[in-house]
Amino acid sequence: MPVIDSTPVTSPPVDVCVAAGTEHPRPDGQDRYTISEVAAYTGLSAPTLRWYEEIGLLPDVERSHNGQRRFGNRDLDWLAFVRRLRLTGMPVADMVHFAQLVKRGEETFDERRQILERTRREVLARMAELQDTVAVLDAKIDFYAGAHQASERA
Amino acid sequence: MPVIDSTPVTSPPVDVCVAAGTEHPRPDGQDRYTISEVAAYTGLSAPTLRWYEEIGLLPDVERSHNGQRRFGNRDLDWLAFVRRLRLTGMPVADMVHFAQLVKRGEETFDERRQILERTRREVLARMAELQDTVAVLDAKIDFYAGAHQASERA
DNA sequence: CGCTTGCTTCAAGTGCACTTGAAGGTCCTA
DNA sequence: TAGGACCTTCAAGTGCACTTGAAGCAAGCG
Repeated sequence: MPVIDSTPVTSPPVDVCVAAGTEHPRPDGQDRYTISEVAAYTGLSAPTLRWYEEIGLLPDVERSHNGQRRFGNRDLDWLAFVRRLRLTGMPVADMVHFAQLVKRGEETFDERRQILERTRREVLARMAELQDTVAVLDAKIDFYAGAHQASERA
Repeated sequence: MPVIDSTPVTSPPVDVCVAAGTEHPRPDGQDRYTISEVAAYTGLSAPTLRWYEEIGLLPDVERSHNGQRRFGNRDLDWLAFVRRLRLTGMPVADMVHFAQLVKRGEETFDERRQILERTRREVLARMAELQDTVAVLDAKIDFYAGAHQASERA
């Protein structure tokens, strides 16, 4: 059976910007990964990947002739993005909403942009808080280190 | 009944560096807050404060003559620090461990320092990831904004 | 042929961080 | 003295993000 490319390349502009950046284990065209391969590559567990698909966070996963999932590079890119969103603290439900917008196509570009802009603001706010926290930690670390040295000198 | 200062000021060096920084609703000496006052001030719910005390994350809260909690500025400072640690993603169990170290006094300075240094490293790593995420978000936002303008121009 | 490996679905369970409910005590005001 | 506001404890419930278990299918190997 020939290898089938899940992305017809010149299809509707689903989300071109997802396909940016990182390298893939296999080049486009040979990118048909089993669930355990994707689990190993992404660090997510196989049940989690199934669950992501079930709730609509990872839609349209291909299947092999006998019903097994075959993930593509597009899925890996999407999962990498999902991982980033998860790190920002975005709830899974919101990511599902975003995934649905992506599925609906170009008409949702505006809402998607708004969501990402809001997320961006939240991330920056979070980074500022973390920066402050680093300052607090530094102060405490200095205190403990100083006290330790003092008691050593005593 | 006279106001009782819960911190005898010249007592053992429990954690001097906790008392740093921010201002308090009431000055030391008049700092006896009810649970709802602390809830309003910290944003934590009253049940959460009780639960924090129960699990040992907020030890040694004073009680009034009839058994009601009376929090002090020391407690507010500690809660502010807990809030920071929570923002770093530290599990509550780890914070409880840290609280126990604080209770044990000076002999745990070294372990406390090590914990905070590790936390510091994790926070910096997290910030770097978030910085990368901002870059990814910017790229996508630009893409959506550009596509939007393009379709408007069409 | 039977065994192992790896996948499948569906349902139930887990861990964390709280939240909510029930029943009751204490103080202040009308 | 009755009501309301605020507190108490203890136990049970909730929401989220998975994780685990049970039962079964399909391909490859000895």
